[in-house]
Amino acid sequence: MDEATVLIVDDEGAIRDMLRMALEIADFRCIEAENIHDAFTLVVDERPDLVLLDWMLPGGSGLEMLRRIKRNEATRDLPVIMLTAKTAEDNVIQGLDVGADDYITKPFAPRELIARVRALLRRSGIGQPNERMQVSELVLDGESKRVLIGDNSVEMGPTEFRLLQFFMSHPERAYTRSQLLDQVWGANVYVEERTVDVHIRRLRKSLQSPHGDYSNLIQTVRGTGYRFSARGLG
Amino acid sequence: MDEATVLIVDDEGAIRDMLRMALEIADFRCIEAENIHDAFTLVVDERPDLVLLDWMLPGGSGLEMLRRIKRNEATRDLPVIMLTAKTAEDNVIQGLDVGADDYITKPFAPRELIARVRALLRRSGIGQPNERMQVSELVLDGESKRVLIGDNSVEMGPTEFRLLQFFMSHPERAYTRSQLLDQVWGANVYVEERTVDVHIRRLRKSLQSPHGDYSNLIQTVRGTGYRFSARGLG
DNA sequence: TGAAATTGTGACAATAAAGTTACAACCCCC
DNA sequence: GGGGGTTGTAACTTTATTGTCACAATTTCA
Repeated sequence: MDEATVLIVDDEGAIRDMLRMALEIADFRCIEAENIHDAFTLVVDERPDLVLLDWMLPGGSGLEMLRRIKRNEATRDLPVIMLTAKTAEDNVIQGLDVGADDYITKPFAPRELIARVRALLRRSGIGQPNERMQVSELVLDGESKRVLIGDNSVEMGPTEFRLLQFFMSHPERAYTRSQLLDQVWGANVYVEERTVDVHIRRLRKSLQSPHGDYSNLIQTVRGTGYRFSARGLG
Repeated sequence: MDEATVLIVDDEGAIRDMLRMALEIADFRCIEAENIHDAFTLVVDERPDLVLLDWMLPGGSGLEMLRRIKRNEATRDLPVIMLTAKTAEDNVIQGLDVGADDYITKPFAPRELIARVRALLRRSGIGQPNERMQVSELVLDGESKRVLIGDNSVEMGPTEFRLLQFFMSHPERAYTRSQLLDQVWGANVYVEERTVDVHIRRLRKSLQSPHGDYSNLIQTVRGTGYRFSARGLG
């Protein structure tokens, strides 16, 4: 299902093993490198979908590797998650500055790692291309970033758009506010969970137009969160 | 509380960690013990759905533990997977003889472990995490957090949902109110036992719809508690 | 049969969760 | 630097859920 390839860059064999194990259970393919040189070769040769990059590496720091990836036109869009040892705030800021897409501090729960990898891949559009999705007369076009009801354009903010896009590509499934924040906002942002409620409200409002009311496609699941379901029609 | 619980019995912390990691990524709940005594206490108190049992243990071998489980009426049906160090044919035969339901030899691929755990749980009639479960026309979908009778959605509160989910994953077995509180409400919650009765009532009420009456799938076991049984049909 | 134990049931207040609104901060573009 | 749109949050309102009780109904067993 997933089958995305993840490049693990870490000099400690034990950590690589652990990462590999966690990722393989979650159905990712893994390739490994223990230094920057090998890592860069693999990035070019194997075209991984995501890189897990340790901060501390022999022969050049992880930061250096990150710079190389983000400086190179061909690899700029490759998502990178930094692994930082302690809660080294400075590192994190520096990393995000250079363009890391997410970071995770060791030690971390494997499930959190998996969640972030999945979220980042999704956010990067891997496996979920900008397709056109449709439920009845409601159309979301990922290319033009527009939503239509019938032939009439529907106005909404970027966040509402991403929220709707996520929902439409994952229908019939209940998500917690926390999951939605991870998937739609991104794993490393801190916003209140109740903020989701407000955006849900805005989205629902947008889905009510003179040409059709699709607001109840988005259903609240009390005690859990929200769900997008085509059953909401009729 | 929708996941199945797995008890890990192994004296090596590193192995326990690895097992826990693998299982948690696959959405199982884990509890651990490093010796037979603790293990047996946990079997009684926490009622795991499956046991991963190392062959070599201090204070009595894994085989001894296995015997105790299979000799005891109350735990006889608890599925057990033995972990054997080498490819010791004798051990395996001996283990299966005493009643182990499956075995796996170290070292093993995490995915194989998960596969066997899933297979065994399925064979034992225990529901998988977020699985879709069905009895006749009654459908509970853990992903969408919805209950359907036929094609019609059934309304119920979150607690009733979890209760039904637990029952459907553990059918044909009577639970005391106390056990239900542990499993459905959570281990460290204090509520009156009679509260269970009220929620049972609410659940039964929800299972009566114009499109089908499934209320007597939930049976009262006088002097004990309640049981979910597909025999309640017809 | 009748008392005791156990379970069913409806009502209720307290609480928790979600809906809604307003607002200040922000961002970008002109 | 100003204006329009967007965003996150707090505060307030509304609604649903929860636990408990009191009492009714049922079962058990002497």
